[in-house]
Amino acid sequence: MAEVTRRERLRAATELEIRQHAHRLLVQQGQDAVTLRAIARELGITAPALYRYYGSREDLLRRLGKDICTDLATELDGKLDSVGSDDHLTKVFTVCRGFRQWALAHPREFALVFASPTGEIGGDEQIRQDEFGSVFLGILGPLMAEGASLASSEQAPADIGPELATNQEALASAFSHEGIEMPPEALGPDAVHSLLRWWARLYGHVALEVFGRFPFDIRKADRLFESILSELAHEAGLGES
Amino acid sequence: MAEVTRRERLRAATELEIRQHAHRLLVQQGQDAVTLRAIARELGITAPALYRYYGSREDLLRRLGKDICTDLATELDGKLDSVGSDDHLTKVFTVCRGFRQWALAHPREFALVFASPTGEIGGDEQIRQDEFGSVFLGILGPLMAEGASLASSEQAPADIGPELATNQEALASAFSHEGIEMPPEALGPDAVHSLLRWWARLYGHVALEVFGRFPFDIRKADRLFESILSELAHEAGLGES
DNA sequence: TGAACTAAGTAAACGCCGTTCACACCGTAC
DNA sequence: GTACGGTGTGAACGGCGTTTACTTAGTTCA
Repeated sequence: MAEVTRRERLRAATELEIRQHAHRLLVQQGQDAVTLRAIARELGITAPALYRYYGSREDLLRRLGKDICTDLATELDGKLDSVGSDDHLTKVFTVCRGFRQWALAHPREFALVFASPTGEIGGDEQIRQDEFGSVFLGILGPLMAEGASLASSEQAPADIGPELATNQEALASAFSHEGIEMPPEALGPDAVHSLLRWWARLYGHVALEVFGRFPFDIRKADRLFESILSELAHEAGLGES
Repeated sequence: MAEVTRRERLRAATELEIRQHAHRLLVQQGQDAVTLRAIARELGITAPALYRYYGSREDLLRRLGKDICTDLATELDGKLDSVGSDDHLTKVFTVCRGFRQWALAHPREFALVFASPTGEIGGDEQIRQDEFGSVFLGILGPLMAEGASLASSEQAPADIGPELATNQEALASAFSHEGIEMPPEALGPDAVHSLLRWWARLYGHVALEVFGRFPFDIRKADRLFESILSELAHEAGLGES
């Protein structure tokens, strides 16, 4: 009956507990406080025991990042459901606002996942979507598939076409790798261009706001953020909401 | 004659050497390799001696960040001189391209200065322009003062006016704190809005590119970056270069 | 010139850290 | 019941930031 043995249950429970304590340490005291010894201390075991679960501290942090991404994606999906609108623009806005809201509420998680210089710089040639833009892709992808109207009006500059065409393949394979079916007609250069623009602006604003790195102290960036959304919508040929 | 004593000369030399070795370690091996002991080792002294120069490792890294910002600002100013054009748009483009180029060539420095979660999150109320947007302000400020035409065409959304008005004061004081004289007419809500937009997009694109965090692998982001510049210029009411 | 003072550097130590290794333990499987 | 493999331990290594007491050497001033 029990396909899972006692040991497997215990192992799963311990692994979960490790990640929970690691996450708590991250939230409460920041990335540097997520030490193997601290986690082990809270679990009532010794540090070397953690090596039965993760190859290194780096490994654990990577896994933690993935978990956080999953949480974020789940939260954004939830908001998308709860808003319950079929309007394309409303959905996109919901995701963008949700992302900003999440980042402001979880600055340390955001820093770990979205601003860690861990990724090797001149890195590998293959697609690197590990624990980052996959969230963006996973949410925006279906939206793009649903309404290819995104980027229907403002077309990408003519001379950028070939450049984006190659990216088009990479994007398609990234989507399929994520298990998302994308109709080819939704992946024209314009769509790719638009997607990149959304992501860069959204990320830029949110990162600057979370890190308090605007050139001066912005008291409330809500308005600025909304104006950015309006701009994007306008440029994408979607009516103002 | 020698107002500076022998000790002062030695001290200054040692301090310089410390920063040089720290910088080298950062460039070659990353932030984590910038340890007090490693620096001391290379200097042929012991680690505690460094405490005669810096209060802590954190202090040293902060100072290093400031140095890097100075270098960056100098480099951008140099490019601005060497391009030798009076065209406003050309100057702005030069700065933006220079910033991207610098970031790609100095990823570790970029990460230290522009993507370190060091800044306390919910931080202090005062202006925080420490070692970050000051570069942007310092370069773009004079450009804004010179040609208030920036943001002359595309006006900020009407409802964002009051919001930006308060930022206007903060921006003015930030400029004066940087020793930059800004004519008040160059600091209207539109200008502030435009400045923030430039900074957020520039930062967003560059950070994503440096960290390789676009949702998929962008082979050459040159074209995309240029299209972003074109967009910004277009929106700011400046003709294409 | 020589004595008082000050700043730079040292050695030792404390308490962290990640990681490795030999070893004990116990659930599992034959 | 015995052999095996996964789980946790304890000790240890080397490295880290930082503190403290101490030596050494440059400066200052009578």
